Amino acid sequence: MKIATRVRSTTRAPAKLSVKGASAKVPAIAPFEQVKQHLKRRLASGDWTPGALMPSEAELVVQFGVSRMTVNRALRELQLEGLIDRVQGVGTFAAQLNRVSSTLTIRDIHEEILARGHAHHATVHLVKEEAANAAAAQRLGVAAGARVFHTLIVHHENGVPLQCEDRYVNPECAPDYLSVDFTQVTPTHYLLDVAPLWEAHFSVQAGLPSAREAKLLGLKQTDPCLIVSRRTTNRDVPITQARLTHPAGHYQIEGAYKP
Amino acid sequence: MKIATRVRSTTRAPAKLSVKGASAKVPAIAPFEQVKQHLKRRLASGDWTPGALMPSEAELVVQFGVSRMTVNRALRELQLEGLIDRVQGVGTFAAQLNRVSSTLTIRDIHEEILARGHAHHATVHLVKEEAANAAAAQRLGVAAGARVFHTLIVHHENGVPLQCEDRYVNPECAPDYLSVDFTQVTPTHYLLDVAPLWEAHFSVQAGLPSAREAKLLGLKQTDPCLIVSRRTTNRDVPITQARLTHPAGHYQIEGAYKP
DNA sequence: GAAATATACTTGTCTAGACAAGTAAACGCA
DNA sequence: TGCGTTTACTTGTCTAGACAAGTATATTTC
Repeated sequence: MKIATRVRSTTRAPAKLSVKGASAKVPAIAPFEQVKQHLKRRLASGDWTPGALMPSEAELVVQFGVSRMTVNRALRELQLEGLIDRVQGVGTFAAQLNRVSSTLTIRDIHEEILARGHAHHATVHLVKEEAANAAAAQRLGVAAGARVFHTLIVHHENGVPLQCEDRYVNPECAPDYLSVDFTQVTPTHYLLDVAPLWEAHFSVQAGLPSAREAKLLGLKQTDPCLIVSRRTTNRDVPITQARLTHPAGHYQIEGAYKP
Repeated sequence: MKIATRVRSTTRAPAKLSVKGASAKVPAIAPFEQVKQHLKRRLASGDWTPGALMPSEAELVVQFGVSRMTVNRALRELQLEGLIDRVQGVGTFAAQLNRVSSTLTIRDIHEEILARGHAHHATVHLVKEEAANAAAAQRLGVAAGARVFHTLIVHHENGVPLQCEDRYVNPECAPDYLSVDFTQVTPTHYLLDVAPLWEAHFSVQAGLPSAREAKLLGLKQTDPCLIVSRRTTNRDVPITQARLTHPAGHYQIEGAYKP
């Protein structure tokens, strides 16, 4: 019976609609969270300048009347967030906040446009198998001249060209790639279904579009673009490499850092 | 004696030179780390498709012969990394890996150039107090027409212009800002010392330089640039707002995602 | 005085058990 | 049939104690 119970759902994710704050119930934040928030507050108000020695676990145990494991969890999480440095045998120190780091999320363009409440449609301009040139072969980790898949798709937001997606795919990872209808499903979405994504490298730069990109995006070749290069791999096996070209002004990457 | 001992160093960070891997000593990775790595491996090889039900804590306790707290820590950290979803009362599920998220770190330009082994120098083109125009006032959260500090500095890497930094500063947070020698210390570095940074918002886009920026960077006004806008605040008090303009090809933002 | 040792602290980790709270299926009853 | 209740499972959290290992200071020994 136990096994049967746990087999019930093996494919779908759970609903995420659980409303946290109950109506008339006090939230009663957890002790480890109280310790965290207290230390965060004092860090934000500059009570400890960067590098300063902070209270030890034992001191916090006394101060808050909780067990050491509870204090330890609070400190460990603050360390993960980069707010403090800890050294075994020495102590806990306020971190140098000399780097502004932020979690940057690159989303599937289809979902991104829909999340803005806009309409997305894609036009397919190239779907073929071809011999990889030297540069593409190196980025995909295959021999020069090996057969690779190549697609060129333009994504529109409310009818306006937003992104030109020039993509090479390793046939080993997605043998049926060329038979997908890319007006219905984005390459990113399809590849995530087929190959478990594991690592991604990206670089963002400004530049000018190629002649073909300019034509597809309705730009002059002198109009600046934001160009994102992305390479994804799974355990050192390259899956795909893409050059995503966006007209300036129509696309920007945003982020925030908040501890 | 105890107090005296802990007072010994209140300003400097600890040395970070501790060499981890001892010579003839087996590393002996911690049990919670073993559980984490095992689950990561199986996730990477697709043993659980996104949304699939994963083993419960109790099952992992039996499988690894460790206590539940140890398993719990491993799962909690995987959840923080976004690799799994957990629902109280239901179970643990493989996460939808449909977003490639990466920690983007914005560093002080001085340190960034030095880290590349290159020489940095800055030329100062504007250091003044002025009445904020409407746009700047709004971004700095002060009344339109209020006095704000304004600097315009160009940063060079090995003598080549790399970044034009057009910055407004809230005088409340850094009253002595105008008297700093910005050929010696970057505004970012100075502001981090003066005001504890707490939140930062940024946006990255491609665009064309203004006439003045083009002149300072040695560009034509038609040359594309990568433009970073950054606003930092501490507990909703705006500290500074900067527009950082980089010539295309000389600057790019890079990142990687790896669980 | 210099080198080896003892000591007092620190963080890092694990354990065995406990209780709370959320979920879903099985059960019992009208 | 339909609606509560029970039961079995899940994750979330805390405790009190334990040992290991790293570091700095004080002490002893040569």
